[in-house]
Amino acid sequence: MARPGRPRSGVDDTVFAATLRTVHELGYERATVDRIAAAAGVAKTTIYRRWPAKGALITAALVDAFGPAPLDGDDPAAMLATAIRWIAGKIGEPGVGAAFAGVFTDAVSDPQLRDILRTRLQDPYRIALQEALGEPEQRVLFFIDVVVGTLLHRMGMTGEPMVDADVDALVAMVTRAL
Amino acid sequence: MARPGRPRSGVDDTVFAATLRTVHELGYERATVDRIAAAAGVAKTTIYRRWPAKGALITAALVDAFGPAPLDGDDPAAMLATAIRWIAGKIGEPGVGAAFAGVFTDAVSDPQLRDILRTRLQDPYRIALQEALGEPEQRVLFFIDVVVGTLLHRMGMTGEPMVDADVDALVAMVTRAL
DNA sequence: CGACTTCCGATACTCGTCGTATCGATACTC
DNA sequence: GAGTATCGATACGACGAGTATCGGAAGTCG
Repeated sequence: MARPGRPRSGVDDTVFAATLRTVHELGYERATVDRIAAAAGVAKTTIYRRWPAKGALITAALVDAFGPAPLDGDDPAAMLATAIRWIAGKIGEPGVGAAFAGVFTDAVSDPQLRDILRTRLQDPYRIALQEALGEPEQRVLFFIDVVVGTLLHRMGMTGEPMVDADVDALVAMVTRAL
Repeated sequence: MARPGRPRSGVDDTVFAATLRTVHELGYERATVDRIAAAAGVAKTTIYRRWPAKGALITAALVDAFGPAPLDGDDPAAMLATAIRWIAGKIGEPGVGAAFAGVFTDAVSDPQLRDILRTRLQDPYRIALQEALGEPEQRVLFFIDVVVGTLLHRMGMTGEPMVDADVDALVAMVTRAL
């Protein structure tokens, strides 16, 4: 059943943690693959054997960090509010926001990375939101643009996550448009 | 009155045009300073003599491309709507959106570039909006986060500017929150 | 006109990073 | 034991940002 050859060592989680920690401590630009590998106690070749490029590694670390979205709430508005506060909190976690903004920036001029980002990170939440809210794809995509775009813009312009008061304003604004 | 020595040739506009054209044709990542210089018919040293870094050049080209914001309208809501449609149109112009998203991304992990971006590009519009709308700084900054963040997120995720229908939705959502 | 100053274009260079290639060693299957 | 796939280490190629240098060009001032 198991394929022949030496099995892969289970260092994925270690590499993910080292990725976010390195981005948090040094910033996205200084978080080179060499440094991430060193922080994880792993050879650089091991990383490139598992992820084809740096952007894919960051995206995988983000997917792992986000996990499934909590789509709780009695009515659609409450559910959307919960989701917005959840993603705002995640983006505020150390390294997550910087990594997200960095990989997003890289994706702008890299169609391949853009596909990875859309498929692996955005699409699962988009589909779940479509079903949970009963809204068409185009409308859910618009909400995602507003929420994630706003949070990342704040992060990019100030280097700090959005404060709670502004997250409240964002929740109020988006839920009222529902 | 005039300083001694050879005067600077007036190639700033040529370089700005070449910058946006190169970004539009090749994308932000492939728009190297060498290529921009070649497209402008100028030596790379000439560019670095006028702008200290690539990000500063892109920002200057954006400031030149945007120009002053039209803050017309009878009431604050109409004025804000005009401003949103204006910035959406500008970001949709060839090269502008990609350059904006690119320099924004670079700014996330580059505090120096972040300062340039805030001071040269965001602050003039922020101050003008504060006076025109009569709203406090924090609130105007929130609106800028929402509008620009949303437009850039759409641009980054799809590679295409936001369609008019969604811009309308953005205008409705933001003006209602005013 | 001639000394001086500043800009231009061309070229070469340093440095850092991504991603690839190579190789001996290791861990597992059959 | 033969075969296979991974590991760590190291070296390497490619490429772009930014710097240094230099001869020449275009001005100003005496």
